[in-house]
Amino acid sequence: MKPTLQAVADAVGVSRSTVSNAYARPDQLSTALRRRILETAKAIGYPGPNPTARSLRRGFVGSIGVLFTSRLSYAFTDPFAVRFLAGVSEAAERHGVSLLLVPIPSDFEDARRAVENASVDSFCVYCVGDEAWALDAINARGLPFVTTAPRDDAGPDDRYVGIDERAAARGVAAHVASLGHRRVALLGDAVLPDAPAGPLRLSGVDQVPHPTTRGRLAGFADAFAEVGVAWSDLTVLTATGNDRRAAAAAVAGLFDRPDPPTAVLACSDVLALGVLDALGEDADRPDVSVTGFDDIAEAAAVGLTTVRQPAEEKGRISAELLLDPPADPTAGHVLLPTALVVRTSTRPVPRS
Amino acid sequence: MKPTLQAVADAVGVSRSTVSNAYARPDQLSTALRRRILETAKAIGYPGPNPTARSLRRGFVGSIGVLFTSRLSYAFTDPFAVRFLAGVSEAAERHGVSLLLVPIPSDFEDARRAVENASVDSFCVYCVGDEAWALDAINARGLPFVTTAPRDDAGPDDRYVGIDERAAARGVAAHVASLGHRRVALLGDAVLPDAPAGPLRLSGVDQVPHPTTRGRLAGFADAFAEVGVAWSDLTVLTATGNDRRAAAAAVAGLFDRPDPPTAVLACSDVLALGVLDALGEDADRPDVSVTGFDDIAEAAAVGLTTVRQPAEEKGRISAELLLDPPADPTAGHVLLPTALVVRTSTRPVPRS
DNA sequence: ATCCAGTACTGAATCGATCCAGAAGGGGGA
DNA sequence: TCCCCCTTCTGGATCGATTCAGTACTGGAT
Repeated sequence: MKPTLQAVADAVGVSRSTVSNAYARPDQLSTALRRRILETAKAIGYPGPNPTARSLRRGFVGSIGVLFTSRLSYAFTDPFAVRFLAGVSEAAERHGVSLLLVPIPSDFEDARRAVENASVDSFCVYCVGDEAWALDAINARGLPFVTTAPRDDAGPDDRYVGIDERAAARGVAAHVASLGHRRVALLGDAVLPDAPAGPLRLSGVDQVPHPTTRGRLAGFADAFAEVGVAWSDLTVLTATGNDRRAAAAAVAGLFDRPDPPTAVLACSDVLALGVLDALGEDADRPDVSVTGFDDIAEAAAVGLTTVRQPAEEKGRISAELLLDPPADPTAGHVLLPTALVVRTSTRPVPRS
Repeated sequence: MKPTLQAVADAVGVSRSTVSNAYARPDQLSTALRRRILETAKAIGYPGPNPTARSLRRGFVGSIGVLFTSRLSYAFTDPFAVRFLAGVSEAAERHGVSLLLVPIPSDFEDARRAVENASVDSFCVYCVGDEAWALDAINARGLPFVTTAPRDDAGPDDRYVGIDERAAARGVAAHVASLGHRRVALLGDAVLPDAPAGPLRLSGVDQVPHPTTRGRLAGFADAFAEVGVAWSDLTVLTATGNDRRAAAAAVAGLFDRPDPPTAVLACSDVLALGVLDALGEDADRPDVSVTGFDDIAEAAAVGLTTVRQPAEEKGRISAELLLDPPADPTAGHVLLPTALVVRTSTRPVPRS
């Protein structure tokens, strides 16, 4: 059995409180006694105050929970998520706080329990798909949290760090439209949650449940509406995952149809890269323009036109909002700037 | 004030224990009562058992600490580290355990304290440079841990997941030697901890403190010794960080010297990429072969010859060793296979 | 009617610290 | 000399649950 604080106190012949003070409040006792306590502690192998007991008594833990509403191991394969994490950890580092990465089990009850059992002071929720259940659980615990996706049911005091999804998407789309593209396809992950990969029949963008995807699609549509292309003339494709393979699967056969799209606008760079993969494998290589979203490192390497959003910054500010909350509670709503990055993956419509 | 377990007990009119059982041991009470308790709990807004209190009483936390012996935010910029983390999180996911990422402050005392204060059941130590102080702190707490780098003071029961650094390094070096290279430079990060970037005077590989770097350099040297190139004929370079810029700085001016090396063998892909950066900027572009180590995604993209080691696997097995310890304590020493991956960055010596 | 084995629930002890009101002792000022 | 203050240290209450030995009750077998 590891010695406890009490054991040290007994060994030195002082009270428990004094030993505690030796660790946490050096000014509360003479330096001589403090040294003696620390030495004895080392001598009998006392590992220092038990972190759990300390947290219980103090009422806070010193760590912020990071929640990916998808498989945790997946998060590390998503370049944007990784950069976001880098930002979060930078802030955590500065504040001397740890990050608890909580894996979400697929079973709903277990998932809720995972959130309830996390020893943290607050939550940073990185949204992929539906996260309402998680926010409920967090709210039930009364913990502060910040989200990175717009929410339909957000209150004015909710903390949120994001971008103007719609305006940003409209930006790239306008660029594509200006190149003359009129037959275009829009590609998102889980546009309709349980739909199979491929084209979708959507009466409007309102049907899309996930706010991020909805915002981007709406932005795309805005730009094309302005040049006279109606929503019903747009091809909306869904992928069954935010990864290259899923994207390639989603556009399979798309260019074999009559009047194929001359451009594909994807809701993320990863999806766009998947589209390029699919095009690359195609022997005939139709000249299709492709755009992404996020501006991950690989986008630059392959010349992908995309929307840049400050990933690390997003993480950093999210964490900062939790660690150092603004006095004004309504200031917890942060919109970050975005920029259109034009590269070689978008070209004027080929005339044929 | 949030209601406690006691509050629920009072509200329902049962004992604290029974409420506790309602959550943790459903078989200990009638389903009717259990439902009544759970409903009342929800009604009065009880957030469920406090995780910290539970951990204290139960004696374990349900999370494993992940320690990068460098800046945490840096870890997310290192592709190999990220893949390692993906592996760790995969195992954590399977076992329903969380990951606590602990940032290490630069101040030594603070750093030790960070390890002492982490609420975890075990530690996964990803080694970069010196980690002895961290292992000391972990040992003092009596927590199990696993390292990913060979240690000089490792005991037989210590858990370790790694590769045969020396043999693997020898492999690439032999390949380079077989292409005819005899004037070569070896590049590592912090070969001598406080040395400035650039060439080093080392009487032997024993002077290198960090075991991983030492192993790889030794392996490089082995291969060249076999073709008659002595240690003293090798140029050893140190970088002041494991990143591209640091590597570029380390080789600055290297090729302007008389009899410049015809090949650079780096201790990591990131460093090798930095060397390629430096060569790319050089207008004269001397024909220099470059090798890396790790086989990160980008290595394939630029055609870097390297040593592949299973990154995710390393993380996965490390975590598994902690979460599901082998019955035989000496089985905690795992060596993973590596493979030489020959690409275009290594070419025969240009004859001039 | 008696005994026994479950089942359902209770109470006190416990996990390992922190906090706070207060006691003891020493020194300085009036 | 007396009083007050300051420094140093103590004891008990407390954080919020879990655990386990033990009590009360129920129903079936003898």
